[in-house]
Parts: sequence; C-alpha cells; structure tokens
Amino acid sequence: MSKGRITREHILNIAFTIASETGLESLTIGVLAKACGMSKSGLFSHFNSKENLQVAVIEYAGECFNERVIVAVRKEHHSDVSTRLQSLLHHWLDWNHSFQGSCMFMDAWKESNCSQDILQQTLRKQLQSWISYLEIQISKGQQSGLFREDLVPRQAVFQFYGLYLSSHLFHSIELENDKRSLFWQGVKQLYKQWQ
Amino acid sequence: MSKGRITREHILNIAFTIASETGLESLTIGVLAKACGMSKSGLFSHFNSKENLQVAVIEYAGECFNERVIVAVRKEHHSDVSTRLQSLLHHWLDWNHSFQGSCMFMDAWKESNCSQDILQQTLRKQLQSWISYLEIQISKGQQSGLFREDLVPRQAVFQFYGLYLSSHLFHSIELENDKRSLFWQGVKQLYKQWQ
DNA sequence: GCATTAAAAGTACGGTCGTGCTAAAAATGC
DNA sequence: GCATTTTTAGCACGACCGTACTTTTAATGC
Repeated sequence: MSKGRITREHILNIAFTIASETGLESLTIGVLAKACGMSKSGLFSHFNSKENLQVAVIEYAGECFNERVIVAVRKEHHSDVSTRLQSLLHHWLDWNHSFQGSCMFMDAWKESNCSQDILQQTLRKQLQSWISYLEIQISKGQQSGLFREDLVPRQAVFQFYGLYLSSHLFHSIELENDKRSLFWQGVKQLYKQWQ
Repeated sequence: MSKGRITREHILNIAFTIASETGLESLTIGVLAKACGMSKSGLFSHFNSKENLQVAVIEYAGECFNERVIVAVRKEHHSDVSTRLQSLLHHWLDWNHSFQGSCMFMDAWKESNCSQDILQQTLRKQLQSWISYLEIQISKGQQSGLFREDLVPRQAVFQFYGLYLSSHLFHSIELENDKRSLFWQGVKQLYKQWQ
C-alpha cells in the first residue's frame, strides 16, 4: 500500500473517532488536521473537498460497523438462530457509543438533515442495507420456527429499531441504565409476542 | 406589551420555523436577522449571546409543543382514557414535521451533542417533563382498567417512544409511509399485549 | 543514486461566524 | 411636545471555515 493510502486510512481512523464523539458536523478540516498532526492543506489534498471527506468517513464507519457487528457475530459460529439474533442485538447496541434521539426538541442533538446531497444518499444506503440484513435474519428465525408465520419481518425490524433508538435516547437523559434494562425488557416482550 | 417583547416574540417565532426545517444548528444569527428583515446587531441585542438565543428558541418550542399537543387534546374533552391516549399519540406524531434518527451513521442528521451546557440542560428538562406526562397518562389508563396491573408505565413510555423514533427514522429513509402504518401497527400490538 | 512522481507544507483569499462599541431612530412617560 | 429611555442600525474586530495556488520535502522505480 502506498504511503498516500496509509495516511489516508490513518486520517479516516481519527476522523471516525472524532465524529463518534462529537458528531460529523463538528469534524472540521482544521480540527482534523491538528488531530492528525499535519497541515490543513496536506490533509485536504487527500480528499479535495469537504464533502468527499465526509462521505469517506461515513463509508469508513460503515466498514467498521460491519466488522464490529456482522462479522464479529458470524465468527461466533452460533448454531441456533435465537442466540445468534441475541448476539447481533448486543453487538448492535454496543458497537459505538454515539447515539441519537429525535423530535425537534432534540434538535439540540440532531444534525444536518438539510444536505440532501451525496452524503445523505450514502447514509441512507448504509441504513437501508442494515435494515435489510436484520430483516433477513428475522426471516431465518421464522423459517426455523422461532417466530410465528404471520410475523412481518419489516415490522419486526421497525420495532427492534424503536427499542434501539429509545434506549439511546433514554440513556442520554439518564432514564436508561448502562445495563440497558428497558431495552432488554422490550426485546423480551417482543419475543413473547412473536412466538 | 412593550415593543421590545413583541419583536422578540416575532423573532422567536421565525427562529422556531427555521430550526424546525433545518435544525437548531443551522440557526445562525445572520440568517435569522435576514429572515426577520433586521440587522444582525439589532437582533442580537435582544439576546446578548448565541446561547441565550438557542435556549429561548427551545423554550419557545416547548410552549408550542404544549399548546399543540397537550392543550389541544385537553380541549377535545375525551371521556374515556383510551381515545384520549390515542389522540395524544396522534398529536404527538404530527406536532411538527421535523424528525430524527440515530446510530452514528445518522450522524449526518444528528446535531450538537457536545455542548453539555445550559442548552443541553434545557432540552433534557423538556424531554423528561414530556416523558413524565406520558407516564401519568398511562397510569391513569391503568387505574381505569385499560391496562393490566403489572404494566410498568415507564417501560410503556419507553416503548411508545421507540415507535415514535422509529417512525420518524423510517419515514426519513422512505420505508414508512405518510399514514405511519408501521407506527400504528406497533401501537396496536402494544395495546394487545398490555391488556 | 538519481530522476520522477507523489505527498505534505506554506501562504493567501473571500466568507461567515459571534460579538463588542457607537450612533441613529423610535417608542414612551409626563 | 419635549426629554428620556428603549430599540435598532452601522461598523469593525478577531477567529475559523473551505479551498486554491506554489514550493518544499519525501517516497518510489529503475
């Protein structure tokens, strides 16, 4: 790998860390350059625009997510779908400690929804792909008799996602503990209802 | 009411509109001044700092939420808790068309979570107050026999909130329609399980 | 080891940000 | 209707933003 690609990777790694902690919006070129110990222009020449940098960071984050969640669970070689799904939820919940809430109140911890450009598209694609993956896992659970036949996988994912988002939100306002009790209680109830 | 308070209110009204559409983060003093047809410094003198402005906007939004949801439902004079709760959910879901998702991917439409200052506190308070309100409503439902006795109101709110967040998220990536089918389907299932 | 190519730094520019300070204009009390 | 107070505008500042251009430095192929 050429020197260029190496430092590029290094930059993205640091960028991902910063973005995880303080949001993609706060990831300014000057700040990132300082964090990498290089000049603004030196860093800039790797991406040639802010937007390219942002997209690259999102894609890097996507790969990281894959590795930490999907691949990690695959490596555990679960025999039955049930524990496999459980592990998937665990890794999902913990994969990164960034979070999010919603509802305009939480504007204060929302981010750029205005840019309907490439960045938005990239994000959307990643999300949809993850949702599809979950959907497939649930279908498998269905086929193996874990869930009832009239369960609609998309609806199930919708509900999982709800618990996920709620857990992050409640955690950020200190109504959900570190054990994620509310989340796991919710999951338990969903299971009961889907069997 | 003095001239000053009137224009202040006017400013907040416009600020709220802008923040609803493009996020609180995008609400810059220059932009807001232009939207109000007045000079930066003229507007600025009403708040004396950016932070004060942001807090004022959040509080304004809070009052607006109260009016559009809580007061609006109260005015409908529902006799039974069931339809009352249903109406509450409706108004909640529709109160504003801003939205939010989560999970670091969605960094791209997240906002400032870094500022752990007064703004954050104000937000948190508003959120907690709304959650408490929902909790009370559910307790009332319980007392009137609508829900089973072993239901934990906080857990129930957690699940409502999940559906709410999920609905916004899925809607923003075009997996939830305008009728909010997934949301209402989720609510239906929660009800079934709580009875 | 040297010529060539790639990567990084230096510097500068126009824009916008939040925020002071001062002067004009408008509202208000009597 | 005039004096006083409140509200608004004008202007300037230092800071940081993204990005372009040029020059220096480092890596690479032969």
